[in-house]
Amino acid sequence: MTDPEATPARRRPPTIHDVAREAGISRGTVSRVLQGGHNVSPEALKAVNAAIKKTGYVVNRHARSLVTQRSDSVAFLLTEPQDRFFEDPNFGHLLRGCTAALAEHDIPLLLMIAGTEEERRRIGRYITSGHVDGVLLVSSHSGNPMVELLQQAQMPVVACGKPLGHATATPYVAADDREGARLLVRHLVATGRRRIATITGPLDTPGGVDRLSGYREMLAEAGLGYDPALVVEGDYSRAGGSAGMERLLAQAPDLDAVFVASDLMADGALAALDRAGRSVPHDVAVGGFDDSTVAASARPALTTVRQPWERISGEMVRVLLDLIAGRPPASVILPTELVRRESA
Amino acid sequence: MTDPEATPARRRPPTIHDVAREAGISRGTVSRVLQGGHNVSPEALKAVNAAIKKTGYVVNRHARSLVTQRSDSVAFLLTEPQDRFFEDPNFGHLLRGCTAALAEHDIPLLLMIAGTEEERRRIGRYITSGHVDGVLLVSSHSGNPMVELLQQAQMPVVACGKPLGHATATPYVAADDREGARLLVRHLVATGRRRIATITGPLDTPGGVDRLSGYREMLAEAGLGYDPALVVEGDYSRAGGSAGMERLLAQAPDLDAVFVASDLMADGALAALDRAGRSVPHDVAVGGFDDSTVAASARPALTTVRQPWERISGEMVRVLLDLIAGRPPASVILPTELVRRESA
DNA sequence: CTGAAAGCGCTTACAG
DNA sequence: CTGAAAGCGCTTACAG
Repeated sequence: MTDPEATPARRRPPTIHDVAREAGISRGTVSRVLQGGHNVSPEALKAVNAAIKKTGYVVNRHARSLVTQRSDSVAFLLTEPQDRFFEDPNFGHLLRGCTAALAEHDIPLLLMIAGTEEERRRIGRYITSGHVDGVLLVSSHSGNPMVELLQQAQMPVVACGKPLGHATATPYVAADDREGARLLVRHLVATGRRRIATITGPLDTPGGVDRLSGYREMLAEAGLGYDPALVVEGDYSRAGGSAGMERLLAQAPDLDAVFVASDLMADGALAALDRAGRSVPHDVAVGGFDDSTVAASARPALTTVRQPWERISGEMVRVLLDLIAGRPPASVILPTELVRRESA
Repeated sequence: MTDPEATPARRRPPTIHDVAREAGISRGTVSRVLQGGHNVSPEALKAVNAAIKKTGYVVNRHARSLVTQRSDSVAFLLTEPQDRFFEDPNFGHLLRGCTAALAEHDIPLLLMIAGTEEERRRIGRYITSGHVDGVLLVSSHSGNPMVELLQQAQMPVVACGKPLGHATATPYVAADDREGARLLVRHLVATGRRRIATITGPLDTPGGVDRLSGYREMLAEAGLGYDPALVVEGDYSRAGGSAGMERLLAQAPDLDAVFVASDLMADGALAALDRAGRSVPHDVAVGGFDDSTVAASARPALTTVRQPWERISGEMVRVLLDLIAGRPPASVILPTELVRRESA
């Protein structure tokens, strides 16, 4: 692709050889210093460090990877329907968190978005042929074809959220969805609500399933019966939240609260409630999930359940690096927290 | 980092050598096929392609990069204040578009987020030492320290939006902000509005500056005077839109329209208008900018100016690849389009 | 603790 | 059109 004639002459960066010469020492020893300085005399170490600084040396990762057979890079693989990615601030948090956590280990993040079949194929080939050491998988929907592929290739993988419907377990990191839902619904009950509805997430995602169980459990514990008319399935989008709320209002006009499985949907529900002339929280209390940026800016501001995105992304990276290093897999569940604002 | 004892034995992928043996031909010829098949006999080409398929060969990019001195990868560098990144769907579109456009060239995208000084330093070192061939820069605020660094290192760079305040020009791709603003304001004028306010973007961003000029120009052309009380500066956030609208309402209670420089801010403005008891579009018409996902879901749905994100990202990639290939730089301005919905 | 040397998997003049 | 060979910049046993 490069046309050597036209390319501006960028000077070649210094190599380990330049450093060795500068330090008056062999290249092997320079490399040893780079690897952590074991088995290197203090004087040699000093000389090398000085030479590195003087020459401005930075390791050539391609050369290193070629011999170590490691890429020292990680893929962030997104297989969600793309529109959610644009709308949902959670993805931004996750991406930001993972990038930052990886940066601390000097590991670049390769972003891969598998929307089409063609993309899936290409990405599969790329990942399984050793170009990355592991993958951070963001795809909560069950039946994802990539998961199997990655497993077969024995790729280190950690998922965000428990992957559903896969026999062999992929390690994952997730907030405690069920407990979070219980927290929110308990709050609704405690503030006197009795006809508590819910707009769930998609029921082929763990957030959809587990938040619904938390809701049902807490209702049962509170001695409130389970009424199917109070439950509709959403899709995590704002529009889906609006539509879900309208359906609920039609099915169960006497509802006095809704637990909505995401803030974005809750924001949509707020709009629907507003159009229906129901005041929040007076007529109906609304609870969300995520504590994303929309929660604070919604009118009224949303009472919600906080997902600890920073910790989630940090743990994802930690678990993945462990896996890459050959340590045994682990999944981690992080606690959530009720955030009280105005809507409930 | 890797502990060889514990790592599951992943089989080494086939190399060019395996392909050569399988095809009964030298490694040099295999490589030539990989480079496009020039100077290769039809039979050799066939044999190699068959051998590649049979062995499942995929090129080792590290080895290739080591000799070509190209990384065949590109950085997507974000230097915006991070909160905007989470909230603003535009970033998602841009990221998605760039990833897809690069994927067609088999070029992975490295995501880098320069929030802190420390991150900037690390990223600067990483980028300028040849680990990427070029950078897609997303940072509209002026006075960005990374820009200079990249220029000094002679890194191919293309910015999203015209970089402000840099002597030497960085090629960029942007929507026609001024014309877009004119389109929207003309529409407001045409529908009979006379006291047209604006909430601008930050005035150290091109979108802030240029959309404001478009607004002023069109007002002048319509013979409506310029009234400073009708102008407030925003920050592209939803909360900023709300606050801006409140200020406007206080400064100029008789306003009958607002042109808001982003959909997200417009959504915030809508909320403020609602709280103030002004109906939209009856009492005040509201126009946004972006045509992002919030525009369609806002209540009422926003009349806005469409930014062609798909084209923007496609052009950014095209221009960057041209630059990398040593072709001369170019900046491109893409037309915008008025999208009429309910708010104006 | 250190140096010399092999080798990671490719590309690319260079001969032929 | 093709093969043999050098070399990209590193790491890592292997001797010493």
